[in-house]
Amino acid sequence: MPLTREAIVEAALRVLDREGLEALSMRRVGEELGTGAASLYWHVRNKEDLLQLLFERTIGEISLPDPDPSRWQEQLKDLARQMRALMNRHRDIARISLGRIPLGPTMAIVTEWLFELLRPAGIPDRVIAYLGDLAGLYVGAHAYEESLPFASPTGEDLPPDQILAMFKDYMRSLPADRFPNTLAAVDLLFGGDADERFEFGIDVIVRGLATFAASD
Amino acid sequence: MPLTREAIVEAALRVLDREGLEALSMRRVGEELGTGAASLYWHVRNKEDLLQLLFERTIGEISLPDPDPSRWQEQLKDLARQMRALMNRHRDIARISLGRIPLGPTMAIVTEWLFELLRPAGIPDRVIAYLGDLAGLYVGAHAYEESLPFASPTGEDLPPDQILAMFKDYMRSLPADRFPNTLAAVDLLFGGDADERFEFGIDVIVRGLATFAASD
DNA sequence: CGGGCTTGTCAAACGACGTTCGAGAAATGG
DNA sequence: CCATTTCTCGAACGTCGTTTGACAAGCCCG
Repeated sequence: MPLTREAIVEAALRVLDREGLEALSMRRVGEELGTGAASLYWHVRNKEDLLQLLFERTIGEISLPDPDPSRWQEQLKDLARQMRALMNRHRDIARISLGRIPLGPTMAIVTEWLFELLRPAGIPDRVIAYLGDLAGLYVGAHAYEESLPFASPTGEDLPPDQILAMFKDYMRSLPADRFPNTLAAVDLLFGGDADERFEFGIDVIVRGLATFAASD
Repeated sequence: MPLTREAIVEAALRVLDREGLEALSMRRVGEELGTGAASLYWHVRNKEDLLQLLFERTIGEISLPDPDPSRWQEQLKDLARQMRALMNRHRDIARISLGRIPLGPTMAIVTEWLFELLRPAGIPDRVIAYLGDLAGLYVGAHAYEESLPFASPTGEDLPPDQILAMFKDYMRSLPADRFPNTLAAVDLLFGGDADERFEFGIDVIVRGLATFAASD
């Protein structure tokens, strides 16, 4: 099999999906292709470059329906859900995506789609233009947090449910006179799975967006 | 000067503020204290642990005004602005904060404050409980993006304005028949500084939040 | 056909990283 | 005053991203 840019990206993606970001070293990708790390550097500038390619390769997977402005709220949420699903499907892509902007064609396609969807819905151009940032940041950050083993505050690594229990215990140990509301809401604060919290977030954003819609 | 946990955290913070996250190695922190890397490990479990301490040390800097529910929207925005300012003040803290949850007392204090501010404003408890996630994620992710040198898609590192120019050029080179809206909005998409985009984000979130307020 | 030139491969090495080890110094307490 | 705990730190291990330089393979042109 020839050693091309595409083959390297696909190999890196396989390693990533299978073993996660920590395992994604140049040596490991080389090994996946039956060669060494040095061989990759002819096709790829450096690891940063490879990560960017990986990012653009994966966001290329999103597919957009025909925009239907009468259902803009639901279609916008569906896009966010699709992004989240994509990031959960490809392990640790959320971590790679953060702070990275896709220069590839995907960005232009999505942007154009957003205008087609939201302009007829009465959302001002400036709001549409800034929305990409806001929504992208939220979806990316949420998926990122979701993807983490999430770091125990004490340093050691424990099963997630045990860490959660630690958090709850700490909260419940707070003095009742100083933190009455927090104490009463411990179950609310830690209840709700990732799906629910995600839906809440995009709901707030869409509701906020709706307040910008020209009311004609 | 004695080698304590606190001294190590302060030294690490100095290195971070001055030289950024890439330079923050255990060896570098040791050097800042006139010793070696190994000496730190008696006081700190590992680097992850040190980063968590650094995170909690810095978010301890936020200070909250007395909650005034009649001005809840402005006070909430001020908290977000304060968080952003804090993250801009301490270089790369945004990167460290992402995906990290503060177990320290700060979280409880802020949570309690949010309840005092928003419950009288008629926001349901569940919404308040989930708000921390949403707002924290947005502020953190925004500050993170802001803090990046931000990675050029071509791999090399260029001055930010040159990268921005590249983006604009790419956008303007799109076929006009397929991307009319995007082309017309290039200046909007890339116009607006970080302040403006941040304000837009928290405005959307607060507007969305307001739709949950009981209308009594 | 053949020789230079570009394109591609890859073992070996470099320096930096997080972390561990173990010998020792310093402080503590009985 | 000695035993024991607390703390320091030079040296080393393994892993990482990346560079170098020696080599092979394909290709164009006289």
